[in-house]
Amino acid sequence: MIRELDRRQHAVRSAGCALDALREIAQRPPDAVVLDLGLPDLDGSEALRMIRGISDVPVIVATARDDEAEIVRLLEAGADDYLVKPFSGDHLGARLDAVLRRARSAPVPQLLFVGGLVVDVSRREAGLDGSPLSLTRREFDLLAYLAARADRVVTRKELLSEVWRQAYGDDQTIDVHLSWLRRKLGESASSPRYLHTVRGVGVMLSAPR
Amino acid sequence: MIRELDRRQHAVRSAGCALDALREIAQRPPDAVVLDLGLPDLDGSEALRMIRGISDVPVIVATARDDEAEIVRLLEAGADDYLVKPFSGDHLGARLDAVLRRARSAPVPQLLFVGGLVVDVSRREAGLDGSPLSLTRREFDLLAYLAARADRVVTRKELLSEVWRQAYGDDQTIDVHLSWLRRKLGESASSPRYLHTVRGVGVMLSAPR
DNA sequence: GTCGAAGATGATGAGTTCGTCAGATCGGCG
DNA sequence: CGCCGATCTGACGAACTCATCATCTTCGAC
Repeated sequence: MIRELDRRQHAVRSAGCALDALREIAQRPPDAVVLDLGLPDLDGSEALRMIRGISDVPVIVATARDDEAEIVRLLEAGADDYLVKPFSGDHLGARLDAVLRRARSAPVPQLLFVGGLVVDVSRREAGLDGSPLSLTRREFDLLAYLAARADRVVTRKELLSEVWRQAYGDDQTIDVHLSWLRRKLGESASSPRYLHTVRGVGVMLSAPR
Repeated sequence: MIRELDRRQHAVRSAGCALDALREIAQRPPDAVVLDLGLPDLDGSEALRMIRGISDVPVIVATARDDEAEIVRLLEAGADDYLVKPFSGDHLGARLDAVLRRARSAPVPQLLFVGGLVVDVSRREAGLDGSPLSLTRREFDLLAYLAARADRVVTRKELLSEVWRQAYGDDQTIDVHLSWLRRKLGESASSPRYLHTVRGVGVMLSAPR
């Protein structure tokens, strides 16, 4: 088993009991942990919880079959994957590679700030002055596009092509959605705070002064 | 004007005509371009089009007032911002800063690949074997979540909390959406290609072999 | 094979979303 | 001041989305 991992260029350390492992993880964080259930001193979920308490390191749990409930419990407690014993080193290696690949490509949260506005592009959530905004798909897309170009005038044609993704189309539609967005931002065209009309050119999102 | 930019730590180069500028942009790409309309040799949109032909450099257009139509045309031709003459160095500096800030934080397209599946997280578009999939919000979120964890079993509880964002809730709901997703992926539970049921544990998205 | 639990899927109806229309307003110009 | 085009916004109906219900199928233990 360990030989297979060596072959895959992994340096391997092992610990005989959970407490040794925890100390090791805390002091010299590994890239991943393979947690064999049935340790002498702690039960699996206990050990996992303690690992999660000190580290976000990927954990693969090795378990005996007929343990469905236990597997589910561990996955929900934060395990990254599991293997049913007995398993081959090949198998373990493949799972490790997958887990490490995922760990490396951790999602980068993309946040946009404009004054008191926060737009979380990845979660598709937006907030104003700390309280969440309930936006429809179009409204969110519109706001996100404008927020990404804060302080820059955006034309209706540009919105139509970039947000609506269509070359043809009616500017009126945009006007309506702008109006709806304004309402949710707690403002109106006559007294704008964020969403400013630039007559003859387009609209611009900018922080209130 | 140039003094103001110096003060802001910008190195400034200038060119008297469009062709000089183009040569300069091609040979030593600047961080941003300020394009003054009314050049001796080319009209503004012509010059902008040529710049865009060789570079994605941010361009700020300097224009005379009463030029609404021209401004719109230039923005749509790819200008990043505009300034109406006469303008202060302060103004120009602020716009430059904004444009450069945007250029630095260019959106990173986040694509997930699983076999013939492509999930574009930022655009919320997905495709299978080259043709686009028409997914609802939930379906997309579900697929994106699974694709980000390809080859790993995901429990219903995890989906409920991470995709549906609720702690309570009915597993049945997930089953229904999984079924809908399968249909759009052109498969069924009895002959899965991507979306595999792991009885008693959850589901797993993985490339067909 | 039988049985119970887990999972799959068709149907349904409430709620949401969105493009269009129509009338009201606004801004600039003479 | 009066006009005109640009913009705003309320109303509406068609289409879409989704949780729930009901029924059927599959799986695995015995």
